[in-house]
Amino acid sequence: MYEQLKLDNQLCFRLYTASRMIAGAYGPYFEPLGITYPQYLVLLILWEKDQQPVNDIAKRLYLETNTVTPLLQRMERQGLVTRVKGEVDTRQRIVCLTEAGKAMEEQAKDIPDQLSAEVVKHVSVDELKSIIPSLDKLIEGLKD
Amino acid sequence: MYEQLKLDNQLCFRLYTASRMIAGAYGPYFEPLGITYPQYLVLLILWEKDQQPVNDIAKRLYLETNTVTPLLQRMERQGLVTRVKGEVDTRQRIVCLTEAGKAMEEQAKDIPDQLSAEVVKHVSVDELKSIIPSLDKLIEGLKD
DNA sequence: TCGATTTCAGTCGTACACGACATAAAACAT
DNA sequence: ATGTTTTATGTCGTGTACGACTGAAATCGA
Repeated sequence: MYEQLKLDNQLCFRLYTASRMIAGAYGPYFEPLGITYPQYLVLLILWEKDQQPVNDIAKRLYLETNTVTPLLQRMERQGLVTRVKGEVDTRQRIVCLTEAGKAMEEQAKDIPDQLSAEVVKHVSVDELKSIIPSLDKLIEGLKD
Repeated sequence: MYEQLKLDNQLCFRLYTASRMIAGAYGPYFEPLGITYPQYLVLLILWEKDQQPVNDIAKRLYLETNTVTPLLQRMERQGLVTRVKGEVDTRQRIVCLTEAGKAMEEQAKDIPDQLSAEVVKHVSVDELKSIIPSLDKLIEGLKD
């Protein structure tokens, strides 16, 4: 038995599990809004700055466009965004919030704090904040 | 613009991204073996202890059985495991390594260290190890 | 002991995630 | 100016993830 092959020694397994569990914890908050976690991330980006091309959204999320495109198509079908052809560069598709998409910001504004309150029962905010710089270095180093 | 709705303020987005990037970094190492990251996790579990029921594997990975079952079926098709009916409890399916599955441990034993070497270019081992306890608390708290 | 409940594994439907590839438009080079 | 290259988006196929549900077997309770 190789020590380095034990599941319990692997950081990546923790990241993989923690990531899924937090997404799961968001679930009940997203359900009434009819969105998923990745869709929520797209909305966060568009609430910061409306009318962005597919590529900018994909880069911000470190996702491929062939992941983001279907995601945006589903969001368009749900009436959260529209995808209009770019005027300067006609290859681009500019993603715009609909009124429903804009209105959802109000409904979502308390979600992060509610989730925080839930998580903080088990780990302190300071402890959680302390791991952010390490994760950022990891992401920056691996984004290639 | 609500401060708490900024993407850059969200820990969960880091976890989600870091998790995907590490899985991506494993990719080149798994390709010659013909396995995926979740399949690798199943192998880790079986290399620790062969012949486990589907449920034990699922619980160890914090996954649902309806995720693990198809995963195991694919691994069976690839000749890495067999799934035999339990003798004491006939509802169970015991997952056993094949010779090919056992042999793969030798080929995989250096992967964690190789990946470590790659990651450590950007973040120190100590810094990475330091975030493990916080992730464990988070996981333990959210596993419900 | 025998009907109700729980457990184990599985199917089905939907939504990511990504590699390989396709297509059209913009940018570049000569 | 025009042929080549790059870029932006998209389709397709495969493999997770998970909620809702199913069927069979084990367990529990009166």
